[in-house]
Amino acid sequence: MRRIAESTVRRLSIYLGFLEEIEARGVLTTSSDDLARLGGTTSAQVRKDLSFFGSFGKRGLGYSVPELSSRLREILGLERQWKVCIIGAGKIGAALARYAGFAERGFVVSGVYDSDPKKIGSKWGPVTVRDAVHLERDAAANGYQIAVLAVPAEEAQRVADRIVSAGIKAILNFAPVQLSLPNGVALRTVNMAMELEALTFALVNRAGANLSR
Amino acid sequence: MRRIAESTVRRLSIYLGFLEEIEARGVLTTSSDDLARLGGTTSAQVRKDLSFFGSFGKRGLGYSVPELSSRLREILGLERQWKVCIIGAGKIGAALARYAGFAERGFVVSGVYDSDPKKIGSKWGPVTVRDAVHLERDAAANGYQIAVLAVPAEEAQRVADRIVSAGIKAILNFAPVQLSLPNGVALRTVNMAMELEALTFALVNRAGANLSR
DNA sequence: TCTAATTTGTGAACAAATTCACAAGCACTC
DNA sequence: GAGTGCTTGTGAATTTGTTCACAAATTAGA
Repeated sequence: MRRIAESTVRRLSIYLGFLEEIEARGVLTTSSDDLARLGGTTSAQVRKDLSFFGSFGKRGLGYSVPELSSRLREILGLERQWKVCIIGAGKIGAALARYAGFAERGFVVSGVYDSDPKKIGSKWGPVTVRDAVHLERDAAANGYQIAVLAVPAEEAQRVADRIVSAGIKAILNFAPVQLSLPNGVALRTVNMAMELEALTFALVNRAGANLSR
Repeated sequence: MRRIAESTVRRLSIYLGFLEEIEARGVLTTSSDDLARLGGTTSAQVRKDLSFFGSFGKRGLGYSVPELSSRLREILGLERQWKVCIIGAGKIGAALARYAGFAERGFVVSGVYDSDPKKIGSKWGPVTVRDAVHLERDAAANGYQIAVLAVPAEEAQRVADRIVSAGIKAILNFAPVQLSLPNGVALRTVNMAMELEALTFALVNRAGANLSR
């Protein structure tokens, strides 16, 4: 399969969000034009994005909402459950662990780790915060597929290395550092400072343009 | 000035991060090659990125670390303080409000709002959570320049409209919705679901490539 | 002062992503 | 079953972003 652009994947997520919304309202068909309007892009872009994966619509008619949303879930890998562990039981970890939209999409938080003795043992909903020394052993036993890295910047690379050697192949990183990982491990970094700097850049330089993605 | 690509702005943030790090360690000069290695890009990319804003280096020598970091701070609009208000006093709001890196970079959280009576009045460090009905009046009085939107998805668009009509020109949105804003208001959206979906897509489809940005 | 070793800045070549534009397919009507 | 009105799917054109490659600066050493 041809390499899919990151921007395409991002848009697929957006389309799926709308499809689920209108599906819940009972809408049965939609068009590339609808999806474009709601997602802030163009209808040609929507069709091109979808065309990388097949042809899901009917000419003259549009797309079946249940079918397209199911296909998108499949493409994005959401037809199954994913076991997530959170490393770093601070505020960000807490916000994520109790984020409902998480479970809705099939992400099951099945482990939380920290190395602070004050936090170890506390209950977070159904899971108990465990000592980070158990990470490797638990990863093997529980089969975590995604690790959320929410530790201080100084520890991030060291913990990331442990995550990788524990065999986990996807990391969502909240530490404000550029992690270096071996090929074959998927990484996404969410960096608040960077987001704010994009805003201040916009405020200062192009006093204006809407720089939504 | 020519329109600057979003990817360029993102990389400038990354370069600045490294410059501040090595500046703190007393390093005085660096090269496009150093910055590239640390930032996971190429030296040509670094030089091209910088070239949009001027020429800051010396041929044969490289860049002065203090000078370049100062120029980047200027370009990114970090040479001044920014007044930030947080709307939604939940976990995400809390995590942001006490994030130290925030203040370091000149972002001053000077207001927190919620509409839940149980939260209104509680102290968050130096600020007190206020009733969201006061947002517009306070925005005029305090001059907030950036709003962090951390409310549930259902309320996000409505609150965003109020932020805009209060005259705030930049929004950092954590609600998992595609906001529609008038031109001239800068928007960045951080969407956990989307990040996770990019990871699951990578796990399912190209079992492997490192999709770090 | 000349030569060698660096490293920047940038036009030109290349690659990637987006938009255009239109043929092809489908539903509905007459 | 021919005509009309829509909407998809997709090559081609265009635009945007990245990489190449090299002249121009600069330092250091002889």
